[in-house]
Amino acid sequence: MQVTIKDVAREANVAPSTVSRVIANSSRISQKTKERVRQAMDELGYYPNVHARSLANRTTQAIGLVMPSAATKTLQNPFFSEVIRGISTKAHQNGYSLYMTTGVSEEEVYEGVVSMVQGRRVDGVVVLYSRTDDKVVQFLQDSKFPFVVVGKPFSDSSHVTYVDTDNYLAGREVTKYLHQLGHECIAFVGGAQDLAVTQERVGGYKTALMEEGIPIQESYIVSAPFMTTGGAEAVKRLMSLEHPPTAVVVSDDMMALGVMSTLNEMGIGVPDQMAVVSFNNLFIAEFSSPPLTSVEINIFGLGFEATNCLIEQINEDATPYGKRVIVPHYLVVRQSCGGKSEA
Amino acid sequence: MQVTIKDVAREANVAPSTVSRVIANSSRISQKTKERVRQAMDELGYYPNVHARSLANRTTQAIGLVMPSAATKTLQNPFFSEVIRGISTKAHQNGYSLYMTTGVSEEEVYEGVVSMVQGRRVDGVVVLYSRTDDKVVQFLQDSKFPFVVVGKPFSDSSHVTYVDTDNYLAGREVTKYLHQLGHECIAFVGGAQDLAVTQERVGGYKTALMEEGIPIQESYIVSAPFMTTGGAEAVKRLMSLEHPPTAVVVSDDMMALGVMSTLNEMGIGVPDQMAVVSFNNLFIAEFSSPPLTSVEINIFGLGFEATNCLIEQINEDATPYGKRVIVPHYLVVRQSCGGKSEA
DNA sequence: CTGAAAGCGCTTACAG
DNA sequence: CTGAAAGCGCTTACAG
Repeated sequence: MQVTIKDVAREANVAPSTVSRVIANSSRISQKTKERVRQAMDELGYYPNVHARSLANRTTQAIGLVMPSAATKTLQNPFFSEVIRGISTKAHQNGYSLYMTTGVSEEEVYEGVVSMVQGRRVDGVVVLYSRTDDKVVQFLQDSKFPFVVVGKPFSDSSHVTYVDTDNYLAGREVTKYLHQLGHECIAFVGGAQDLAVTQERVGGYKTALMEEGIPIQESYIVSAPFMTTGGAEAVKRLMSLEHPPTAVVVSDDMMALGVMSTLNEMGIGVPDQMAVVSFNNLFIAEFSSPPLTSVEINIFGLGFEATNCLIEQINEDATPYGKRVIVPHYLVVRQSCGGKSEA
Repeated sequence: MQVTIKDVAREANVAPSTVSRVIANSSRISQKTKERVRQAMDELGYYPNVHARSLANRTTQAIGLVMPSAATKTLQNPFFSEVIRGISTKAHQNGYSLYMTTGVSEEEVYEGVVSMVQGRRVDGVVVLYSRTDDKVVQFLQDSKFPFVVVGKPFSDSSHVTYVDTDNYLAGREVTKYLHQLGHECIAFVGGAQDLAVTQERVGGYKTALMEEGIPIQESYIVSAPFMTTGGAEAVKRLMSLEHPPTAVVVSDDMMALGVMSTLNEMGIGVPDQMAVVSFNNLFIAEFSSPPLTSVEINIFGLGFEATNCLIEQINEDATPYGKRVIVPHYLVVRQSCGGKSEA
């Protein structure tokens, strides 16, 4: 049924090993033979069986993607489509295909990664999130398996290769931007607190306040799950304070949508009564009302670079030494902070 | 290096074939032996090599996902994260893992599918879009390979298994809904015209108009790429008509965002001066200003059901007979059409 | 209930 | 430059 290397060999009058070498485009095969074999492959419609190949040469040409568990609704964030697009592009350029974990719970995801790695299904793994106490990263590290994290890992980050935005810097810049616009009462709405992004961005926010001589008020710092609903809750809490803020740094465009929609319901105008700045510059940032001022972090680039590092790591046999790549960011000014509204 | 079935066999004092049977949980192995073998597997940290297994038993326990080519920005639509979540959930329940195509151009995607199928990388394929003149579906059909389409396929759809929303009906209902609210001048803004969804939804729209005795005006029907920017263009065209519409059916929440943002810029209020209804009920529908009235199509369910059908198809050896599953939809009323605003 | 042996479709030293 | 042979780690009739 399946056309095998033997069939091609017979058709082309060579040994199977020769066909194999033609597939690998070995320089030790004459041009004529190559042509003859290739013609036979075309005629017969030959495609190599990937499993036979993987089994024999102990490589899979596949990359595993570790998504956050589907239980947390994090996955709904368009962030992921976009990183995957970056990963996919680079992977395709280098002839790698993509494997995804399918677990719903955290435990299932972990099990998926283990069997992916131990079962030799992939040559390397990219982890699409970064969280405290994550078993997956620990496991990958212990197995000495090639992997890269998108986001800044916690444990032992000096030995882990990762690709990230300088979220600390971005948080700082954005806060200073609001201060420059004249705001003194600046709040911070962050996502899940065990995520690295959240911690970095809030860290930058605090530093900026200190540098500007504004006291840090813990009641101004609220956190909520990463999605839009979280944003809504957060706002209500902030607006019920004795001295509500006049500006808010929101850790993610999705949450910012929730924030603005809640403000809208409460009759609080953006940017006039409340300035909003956020991160990621998802495509929806452009189409919210008012359009969001947001930090462009080049999500595609994060995925692309991560894959680049991973492939490097796969190709060197050396133990991964913990490379870090920082993808540049910049602020895209739209209307949600006021200021120059015709950006 | 890798722990193999032989190591386990030695440790447990049985033959490799017995270990293999324990893995498959064959009823022909005694309970005692099973326990002994399982203990040996645990001790040694054994995980089966997926490629050896696939090669020997000609099954992969993997499902291939065909995404639209990354070139069209369609992928940015959160629709995809959500179908994948559905697919992933069902796949995981049945012990399947997920493979993704990585092509950027249409041609690359096609090549990816071919080698996925011919290289026996997956047991079946789910196609995540439906378009006229699609080589992929044609190929899958010709190869008699198990596959399912999300969306209504064109060619020979009687022999293709697919899972879809009744987009025709939904388009009709939504148009009638606007008419009931008192609108007579109702426009339609659709996505790419070669997509099945677009055609079905506009078909329902036209039928509704006819049934309500409203003449169909071709100038009221505009189409644009699926993304938000497309929505903006469409609006400008509509509003420059001599008799601009008072209501618009938009084929997708993303586009609706673009539509509303453009209306906002033009100083046209939603819903007072223009009613907007759309489809898919993405999470952002809830957080736009005003919140969108949209048709909930249960995207997760589409993915889940598609995978269900696919697995059925893989397990029966019979030639696929072209099953169709329609996932129910319903209108979620929010503020963008006026009416009961406290829904 | 268990084992020995052949085979899945490749690759890769080893020879020549 | 090419071939014969062993091997990758499993599964599965076939025997017993």
